[in-house]
Amino acid sequence: MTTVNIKFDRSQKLGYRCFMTKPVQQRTLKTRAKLLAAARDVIAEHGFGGLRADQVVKRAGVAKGTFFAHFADKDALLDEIIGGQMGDMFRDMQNREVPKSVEALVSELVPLLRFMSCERYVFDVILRKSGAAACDAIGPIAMSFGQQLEILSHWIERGPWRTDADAELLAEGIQAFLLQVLALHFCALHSGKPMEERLVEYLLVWLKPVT
Amino acid sequence: MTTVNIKFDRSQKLGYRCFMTKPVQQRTLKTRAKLLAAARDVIAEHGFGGLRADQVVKRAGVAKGTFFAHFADKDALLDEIIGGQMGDMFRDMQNREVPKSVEALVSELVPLLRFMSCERYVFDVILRKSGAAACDAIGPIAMSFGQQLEILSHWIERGPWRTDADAELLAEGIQAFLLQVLALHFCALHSGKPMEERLVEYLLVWLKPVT
DNA sequence: ATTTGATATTGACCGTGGTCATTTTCTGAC
DNA sequence: GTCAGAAAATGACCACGGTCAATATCAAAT
Repeated sequence: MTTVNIKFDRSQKLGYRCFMTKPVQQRTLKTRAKLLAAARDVIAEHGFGGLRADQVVKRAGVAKGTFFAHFADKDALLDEIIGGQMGDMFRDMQNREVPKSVEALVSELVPLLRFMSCERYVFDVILRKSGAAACDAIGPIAMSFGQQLEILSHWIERGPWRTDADAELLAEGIQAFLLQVLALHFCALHSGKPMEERLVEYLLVWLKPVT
Repeated sequence: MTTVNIKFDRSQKLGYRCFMTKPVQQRTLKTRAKLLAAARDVIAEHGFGGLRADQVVKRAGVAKGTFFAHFADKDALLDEIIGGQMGDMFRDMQNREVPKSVEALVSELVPLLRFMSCERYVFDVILRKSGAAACDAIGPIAMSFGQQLEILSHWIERGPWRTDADAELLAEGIQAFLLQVLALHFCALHSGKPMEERLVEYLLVWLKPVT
């Protein structure tokens, strides 16, 4: 007789709360908020890579166990925070007008590139969670990548690009090149050329209209 | 007054041993071999993700500290083992004849795809180390990616592909799509379509000759 | 054979992420 | 108010990766 551990991540329960309103004590919301705030403080001081669960709970004034009752693990907390920021960026992108050249497209992506490369550790977390995610439940980062895909597809559909491939496929390609460029950025060998420049090179070839 | 910790990873010293032959005791080589053998055993039993440093040293009959005198950290050991296997595969690839179609190209890459997706954890390590690597010193996995790049460039140069872009750039693109396909493979959302099929789709568009 | 300085090994120890049985707090029914 | 059951919070505890001062071993010089 074996027992199976099923983890209930409260954040998930909250996210997918259905209309049959089960009791969510506002105590829970408060604690959660305290944890997130504390985490943001710690990150501001020590960077994402310097985040320690101990520090967070101390700052939030709760016990260690409480942290892990709210977030499945440290990654889940970071997913929330990083995914949140990326989500904001994509929301901004939606309000921009459709870029008509590769250079314009890339310059729209610059803030994102900056953020994703602000720390090696951040990039690692994103890689782990973005599509490549363990995705037992789809997290904020993966969600935001979905958003991004939609935006890019939308842009592709009404731009001067090649038409011999689905917009969605082309959009997926852009994401692939984005990650590639970031990876090379962190690589000792290739760190000469700036990311934007390299991304432009890839996309010129990828999106070039077939004449 | 601050002190700086400089780590001497013996593997590195051995790898880059210059002609001024400094003393390498064969004791060292033996211990290193024992550790690698033990690690391979443990992996065979528990998988890459189930590898525990304690198990390895116990099996190798050495102390914990010895492990970390030979490998900077657990990742470095995995880098060695995984990178070794990938290097073998690339050596095989070099002896194949140049593929003339996307389907042929992809089918050459199938063993690699299989290996890289054998465990989520393996893929994570590869991502962390491949170009995206912290690369203070370039490790076996990163090296093997360099190898792969050369092979792909070589193939591209003498295949029926588009000629409006450098072979190397196209090769880099193939690597990007390879990782993308693997990432999607591990994603809950997209795990329907097999990797090879999706890779073919990407590469048809990426390599298509511009007419 | 002995000394000496470099190299390799050891294992007690630490930091940190994560667990879980227990306790506290909440809420709704009476 | 109070009681019962559920939800939330607690903190001692564990697992595991990694460190480092101390020790043992080696090899070259005398």
